[in-house]
Amino acid sequence: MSAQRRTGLGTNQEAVRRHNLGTLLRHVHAAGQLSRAELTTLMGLNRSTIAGLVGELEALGVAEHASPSGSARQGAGRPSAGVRIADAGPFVIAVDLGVDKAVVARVGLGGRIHRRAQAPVVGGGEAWQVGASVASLIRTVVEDAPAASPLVGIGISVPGLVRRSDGLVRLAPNLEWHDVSFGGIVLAALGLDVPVSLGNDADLGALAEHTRGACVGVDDLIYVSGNVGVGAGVIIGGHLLRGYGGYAGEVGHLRFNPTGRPCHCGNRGCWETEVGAHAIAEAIHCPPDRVAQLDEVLADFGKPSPELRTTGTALGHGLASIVNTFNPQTVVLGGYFTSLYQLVSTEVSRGLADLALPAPLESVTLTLPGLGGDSPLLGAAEIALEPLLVDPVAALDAALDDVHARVAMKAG
Amino acid sequence: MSAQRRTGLGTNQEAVRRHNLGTLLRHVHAAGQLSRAELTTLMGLNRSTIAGLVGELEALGVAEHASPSGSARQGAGRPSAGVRIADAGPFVIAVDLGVDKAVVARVGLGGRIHRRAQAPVVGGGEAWQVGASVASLIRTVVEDAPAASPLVGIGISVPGLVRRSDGLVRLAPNLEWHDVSFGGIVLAALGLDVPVSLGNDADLGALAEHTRGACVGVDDLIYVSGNVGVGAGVIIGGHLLRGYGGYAGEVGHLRFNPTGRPCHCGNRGCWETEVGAHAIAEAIHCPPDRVAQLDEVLADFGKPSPELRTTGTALGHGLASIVNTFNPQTVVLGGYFTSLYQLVSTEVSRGLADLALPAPLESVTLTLPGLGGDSPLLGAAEIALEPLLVDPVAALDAALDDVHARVAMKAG
DNA sequence: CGTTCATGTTCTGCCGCACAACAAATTCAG
DNA sequence: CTGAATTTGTTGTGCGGCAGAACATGAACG
Repeated sequence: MSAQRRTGLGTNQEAVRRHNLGTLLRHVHAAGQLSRAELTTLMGLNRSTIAGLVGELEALGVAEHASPSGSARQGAGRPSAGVRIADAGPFVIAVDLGVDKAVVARVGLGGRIHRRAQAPVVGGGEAWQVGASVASLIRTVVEDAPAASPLVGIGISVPGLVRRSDGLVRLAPNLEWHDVSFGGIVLAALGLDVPVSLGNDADLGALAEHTRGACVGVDDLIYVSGNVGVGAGVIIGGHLLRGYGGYAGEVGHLRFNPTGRPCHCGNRGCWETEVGAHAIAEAIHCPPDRVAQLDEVLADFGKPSPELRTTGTALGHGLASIVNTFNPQTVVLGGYFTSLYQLVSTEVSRGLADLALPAPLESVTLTLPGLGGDSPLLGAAEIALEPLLVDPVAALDAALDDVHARVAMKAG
Repeated sequence: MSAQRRTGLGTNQEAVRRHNLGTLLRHVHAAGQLSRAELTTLMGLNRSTIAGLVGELEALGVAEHASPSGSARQGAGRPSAGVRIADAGPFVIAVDLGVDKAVVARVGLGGRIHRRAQAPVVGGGEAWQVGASVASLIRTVVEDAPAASPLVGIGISVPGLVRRSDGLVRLAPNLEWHDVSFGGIVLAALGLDVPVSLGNDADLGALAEHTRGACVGVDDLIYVSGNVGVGAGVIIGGHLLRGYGGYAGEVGHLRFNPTGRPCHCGNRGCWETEVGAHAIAEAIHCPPDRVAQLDEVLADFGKPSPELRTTGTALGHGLASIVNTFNPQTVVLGGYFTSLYQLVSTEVSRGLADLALPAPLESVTLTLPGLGGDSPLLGAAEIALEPLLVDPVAALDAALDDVHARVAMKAG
């Protein structure tokens, strides 16, 4: 799920080729289109080497030739040929299990959403029902995929704790799931066997914002997600912070006010009891059946009430602890925090400035997601695409080639 | 300061050699002695390649041949020759600026302390005075270094905020330093020009415990250091978490009790106001002039008082927030927390269990530093040695060769 | 004491990148 | 409009580094 890190392993030369091929594809994936000249400077390799790598990616059907882009350098000299993601290249399925709906998309390299579909999800629904619904959505989005395009994998964003070792959903409060192997359920419902990766929604939101959202080029960021609970995805040094079990970033249960209200986790005064969906809903007298759509409710909100201002301050105060702990360059406010911040940004900023230490405060910026509500969805696509960016040849070997036929067969 | 991470750069073959040479040395550095056979399996390279790499390291004077160690595999087959750190190889100077004293050591590869010296440091002392004192200690420990041994660099552990980009000490509360370029001061006092790396004491403690302390093989750990303030060094995924500016891990100012006592940072009820040295000193009626030696005072403490038990619970409660946030495998209690934990471990564990979420709690272990009070010192050695483990040839080229003569000359 | 087994050593071959020389495509100066 | 300058793509050559095979070495085992 996170980018590959150096282990204690040595590097042999076939690893060099794999790495360079993957890195080149990662650059094109991130930028959309690049000239070969830009690639030589980015990667520090010789022109001729780049030519060889590009040729191999084109032969694999992953990249394709593009006319020199106008945006590149203008001046004397032969214009450099462009490289871009192939139109009918490999793709992944991205799934975003939201609070009240599931969104499924067919996503190609470059983060391009080719087709999307969604269906409502009832809270407390059985996992196999949700799995069947997701499988049906997957069939829909796969329907019109180019025949030659292989399926590389499925990425799923889950609002809950996902075990890192095997992707088991340990706990998803909104869905009332405990220890659900949702990846296996979806595969079974599809009748396919492809690589499935699962991740926490905030983690994936952070990943997407880092790759192609508001934080491109920012290597230390935190995506704080207000969903029903509160969680954070942390990218530090360009790498997703996952923790030993994969549960890092559970900031919703930071100790906030020991004399505060009881939290469903059994303690008292967790941050979530002040800035969680239920707390906000109460503060703005939102009807209980609309809590799942709190972001929309807040977006339609007029003038912020004093209660909402207090919530904004509490948000800022909690962010201060996070900023002191992680010293990020950017904090992205996702989920319903996006709408909340637009209403009470002054209070949030002031709350942050009140409690944060000067050193980490001076360099931090609060922003909104560059991808809107699609961050977790595109993050799910990213983790599914990751093998392709580590070793394109191996990932394509493992990919499913005749998806269209297989999925149609099962559906019929 | 952290281990090298893959960038977007491509890999050319001279980089391969550098990396493999460095990785081999890193393995020997970590294990002390290894057989070539173990190295082939560890690094996944061919016998013949390992032979070449080992030969080059021996030619560099960094490694040397050792008889087959008895601890390795026993059975049929030719015994594999050992590789160990050269006796008169390169070394670094490690400096640990403590609360009341400065410790300086000459440390070789493998973390071996060849010689150490220390001197008292007065709180609020001018930086140049401390620098002169440290320089004098450095002369002492360099005195009897082998003539052929080059000096690779100096690593300094500072109890405060160190800016990542240039090692500037932004703030060291105990020393009352603001924006002090301590590395430059020491170099000037020495009259030498060698690479200097500075780091926060908790960060370096974490690094040392990870490499050769209680957390060998543990890639997700937190070293919580009770000094005068409270800080944490965080290693996640095997990499030190530093944050954008380098100030990550300032857990002393986590919001703990908003109605608590005022903290020197300007807020109220920071965690440090409950588990900081001054709070504990008050709880155990420790005279103010002994606060700097709080760890010794606690070590000599008999039966824990109720106040101390309360402090233990507060420590556990704060650790819960940290565990929820980072999901570490191990939490190391350094500084005076070592003695405190030995007194009130029950309360600490219970406090942690009270507030931590089940998922991160189930896999976490509290331990004491495997290196005792030397963790920050050895961590300082690690960051100074790091260049050698990334690219041995380049680091030795940049190293100072006739240290003995140069230092003696300046001292005379 | 010979066999077996794992490892060190040496030599050869292959793979992948760098480099040089040349060709191509565009800008710029006159 | 034309030629020089500039930058890049292309092709062929060379080198560095690792893998693998064949042989040598040294210890345990029967």
